[in-house]
Amino acid sequence: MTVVRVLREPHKVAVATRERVEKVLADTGYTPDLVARGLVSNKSGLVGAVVPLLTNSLIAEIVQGLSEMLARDGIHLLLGQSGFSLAEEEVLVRAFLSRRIDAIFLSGVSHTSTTIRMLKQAAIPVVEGGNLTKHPIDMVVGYSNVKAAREVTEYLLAAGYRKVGYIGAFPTDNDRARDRRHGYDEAISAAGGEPDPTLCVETTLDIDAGAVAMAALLARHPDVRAVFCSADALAVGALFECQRRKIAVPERVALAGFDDLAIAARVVPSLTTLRVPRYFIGQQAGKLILDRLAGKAIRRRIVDTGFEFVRRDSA
Amino acid sequence: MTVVRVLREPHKVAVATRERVEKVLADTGYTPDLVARGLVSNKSGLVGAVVPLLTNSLIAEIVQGLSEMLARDGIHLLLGQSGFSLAEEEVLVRAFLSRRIDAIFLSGVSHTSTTIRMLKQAAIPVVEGGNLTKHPIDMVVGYSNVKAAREVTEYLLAAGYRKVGYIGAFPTDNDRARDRRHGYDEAISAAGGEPDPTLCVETTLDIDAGAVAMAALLARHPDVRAVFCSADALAVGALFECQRRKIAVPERVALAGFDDLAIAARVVPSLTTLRVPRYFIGQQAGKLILDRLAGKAIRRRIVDTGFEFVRRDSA
DNA sequence: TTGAAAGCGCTAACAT
DNA sequence: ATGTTAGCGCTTTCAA
Repeated sequence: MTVVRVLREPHKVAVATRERVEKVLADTGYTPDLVARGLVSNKSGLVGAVVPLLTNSLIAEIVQGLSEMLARDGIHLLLGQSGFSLAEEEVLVRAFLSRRIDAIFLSGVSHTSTTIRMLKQAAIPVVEGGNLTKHPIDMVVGYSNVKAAREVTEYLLAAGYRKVGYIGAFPTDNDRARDRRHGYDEAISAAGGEPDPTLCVETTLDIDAGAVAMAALLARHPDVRAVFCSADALAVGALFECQRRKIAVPERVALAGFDDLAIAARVVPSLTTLRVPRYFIGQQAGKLILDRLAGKAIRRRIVDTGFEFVRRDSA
Repeated sequence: MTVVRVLREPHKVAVATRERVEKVLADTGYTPDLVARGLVSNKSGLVGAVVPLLTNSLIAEIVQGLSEMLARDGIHLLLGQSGFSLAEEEVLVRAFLSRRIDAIFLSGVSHTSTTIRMLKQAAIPVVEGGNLTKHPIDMVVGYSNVKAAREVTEYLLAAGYRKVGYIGAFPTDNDRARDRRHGYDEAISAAGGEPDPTLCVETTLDIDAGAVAMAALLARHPDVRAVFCSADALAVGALFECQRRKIAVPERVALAGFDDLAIAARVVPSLTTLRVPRYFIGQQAGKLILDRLAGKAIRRRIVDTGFEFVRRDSA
């Protein structure tokens, strides 16, 4: 107990005793054991984060914001990658709960029923991020992917492009991709059109896939006038494919992206896209978690960060 | 103990008892407490990783490889961002040791003496990654940044470009950036030249900074014939700056990058650069850690993954 | 000002 | 086949 006091309430220990203890601590290189402390306090000081893939700068920025915010209170991040699989997410959530995490961040708003049940039973703060839902497990920070995609598509239609195609990520186990596709379909329908599946290509999420998808789309519909790409990586790939084929952008085909990655403003022509407050989402998620762990009341459990349409040269 | 047996050695428990226990476990939603288990076994099943910044696709890929490899053995990743500060790295290492991590991955090979002392005393497997050193704390997986940068610069010199400039990241607390600069200087000297500091610009690590640096370099040396950018992000920024100024690449100024990011092959002209096995470094680091934790003997504590010069159109 | 006792959830070793 | 005991390193409470 004297050692504990030296570490936590040094003023309550006689100076001579304190110095003796401090010397021993320094000599032995003592480090307090947070595992044991956690066993007693029933708090681990750990927050879990389950994300699809770290090598997606969108996700990396969210994790960065989250990690930096949590670091302020000495809380550390347990990171798991689900690889866009809800089953894998469930495995990670179960394991993290066994590690007695104090709170958890999940990417997206669709999860297995078991994941949801486990988290509700654990009764820890849960923040879902990157999308919105009316019925979060606990809290959610994000923006409406449906509305955002709809806004981009509506812009393309309003700009007079008749035949507007779609290139997006596979929607399986990925609610953001699914919702963006819905937003596109909604905009087409609202304009009195009929969503045409052959105008839509769904693929993996990288530059090359965007190029291949663009080639496929052009093969099927040589007269396509504009393409909404539901991720900048895909849009950049599509743009490069057009450049290789000497297809003028936006004169012959207009392109719009989604995410506003750093590269979007830099390609030529610069990419019309949708800006998402990635870092801010991570920060806010971290703040909600910290507030909740500090016992503060949370006013809003659903935080809509909004988004911003960015008109540039490609459309 | 009966409950423990049901969970770990079910065959040793009578069927009736087992079923009764299993029912209660299911009803109560029992989850084993890995914290308490860790206290007994003196193993946390946690590996720490301290990296400068997650929003650097190089680092994100290393972490991805590491995390995926560790996941195979049910080991989880504790992630900390040092923001290119060795002091912050030290803080994180101390905190992670308090959490009784079983092993640790550090980005780079330069660390504070306290960091090194703490890790040696902790006597856990330590893998440094992304660079090489003759004297790792324990193990190291990477490639020689000096040699790699030297090779790129030598290529530029051999291609006949006389005045070769340099744009790189700030070398403070960043041994990779420092070594790349050394490699550049070495190549210049070896060719009988005198490294000229005014031909070198050191800056932050993003596309915009690359553009600004290129502008500064052109202002100082309008006749610069080639520029080695020690990161693709900087090279891409420099390239865009040239495009804005209608400076032909590589005819008027040749550019070479470093990292071979996805974008490097895609810009026009495609970027001559140096490919680094990022994902592989993470994987190998994870493998070394797993082998070591499994008590296997490690043959080589210094793993040189090598690198690959990629000649494209920009130089 | 200092110390002793009990207990967090688990596991290894030893009964019954 | 099932149960008991002790102890991992810490903190809370109570005692000296």
